[in-house]
Amino acid sequence: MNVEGHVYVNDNLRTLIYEEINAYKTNKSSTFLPAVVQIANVSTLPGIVKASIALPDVHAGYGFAIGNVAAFDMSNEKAVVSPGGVGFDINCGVRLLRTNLFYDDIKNKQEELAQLMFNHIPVGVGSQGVIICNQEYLDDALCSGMDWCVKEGYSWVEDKANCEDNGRSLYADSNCVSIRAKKRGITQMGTLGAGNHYAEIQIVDEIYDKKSAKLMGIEKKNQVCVMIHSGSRGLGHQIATDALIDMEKSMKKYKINVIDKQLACTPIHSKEGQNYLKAMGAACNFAWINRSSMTFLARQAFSKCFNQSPDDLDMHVIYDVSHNIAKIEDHIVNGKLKKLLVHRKGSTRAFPPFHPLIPLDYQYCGQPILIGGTMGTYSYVLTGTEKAMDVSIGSTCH
DNA sequence: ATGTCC
Repeated sequence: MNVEGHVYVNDNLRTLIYEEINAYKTNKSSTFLPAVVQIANVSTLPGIVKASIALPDVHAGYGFAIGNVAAFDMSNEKAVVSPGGVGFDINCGVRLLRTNLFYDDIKNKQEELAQLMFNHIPVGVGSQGVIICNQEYLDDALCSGMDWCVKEGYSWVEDKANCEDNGRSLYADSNCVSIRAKKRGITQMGTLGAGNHYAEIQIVDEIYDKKSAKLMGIEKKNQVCVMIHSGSRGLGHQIATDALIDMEKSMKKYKINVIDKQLACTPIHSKEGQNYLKAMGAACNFAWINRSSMTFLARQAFSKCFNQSPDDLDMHVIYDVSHNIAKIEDHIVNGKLKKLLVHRKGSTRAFPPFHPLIPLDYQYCGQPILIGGTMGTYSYVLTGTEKAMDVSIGSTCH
């Protein structure tokens, strides 16, 4: 190990991760190594600084554990970037919209509202979108992120201000995205996907910080919000797949040995590393466009249900934050300001998600301020695997 | 997570 592994868990979670290790000892045919072993393996990668960090949602994933945060020193020419540290669903993230409605306003219209959401937002594996997009449009979109959405009239200008990186990756270059990835993405703009992805109508259950809540337009309990959890669909998946194949080759070229084949990586400053970051940036832009497109569709659904404009319903974006991304950031490491490539895979992050003066170990912990410990109380859930009318009570965690 | 294998 080049650095320590830091694991943030409570007693219950610690029991779970020990159980995972014991289960692996009796059955080693599992696709993934136990999460704690993955945390340790990541600590052996070239150029890692400070620690391989596991946040409370830690569980086994491809190469890196989900919940793993790992930062690499940009001034170290051997420091690496690894697609496994970002994940297959590049820039998967959550977005919260507010409304000026309260539970009493929707309690007799819940089925109608859920059905309207379901009718507007395509869901499921292989689902295709209604947002008009051709090849030329797609290249522009992949380079421009939410600026493209504003230009096309899908986003409000102010949406960008409440979105991580203003909804636009500086690394994006559509020339680094394969034809195949573009082909998969071109029909999927404004689609939810499957698995743990959802578009959910939520009721504010408790306000923990009145001042912050007021700033975000949340005034009192029972206010109606919409949360959208989705990512870069087939486009991001293909970019990750392409990069893993490319890096398997580049590891021979740069003579990099890794402890686990799933930790395929390449020097950040290599041609292959730069190509991945540019393609990853394009996938990030696609995911922001995707969530923005579904914001557009959710606004339409609400507008139809209540016969008011989305503006009259005050349907602003409160925040949009990624949990599958690698970014170049300035951080203080052992008292010195350093430029780092930070891999974040999984983990709900605090809002605002990043501040250079907050130690690396702490700034990724915590839930969004408004939501507290759970992410939905009386919510209608729309996912690719659930029916439109399923009601989720309690926490919907990702 | 994913046209759940090109």
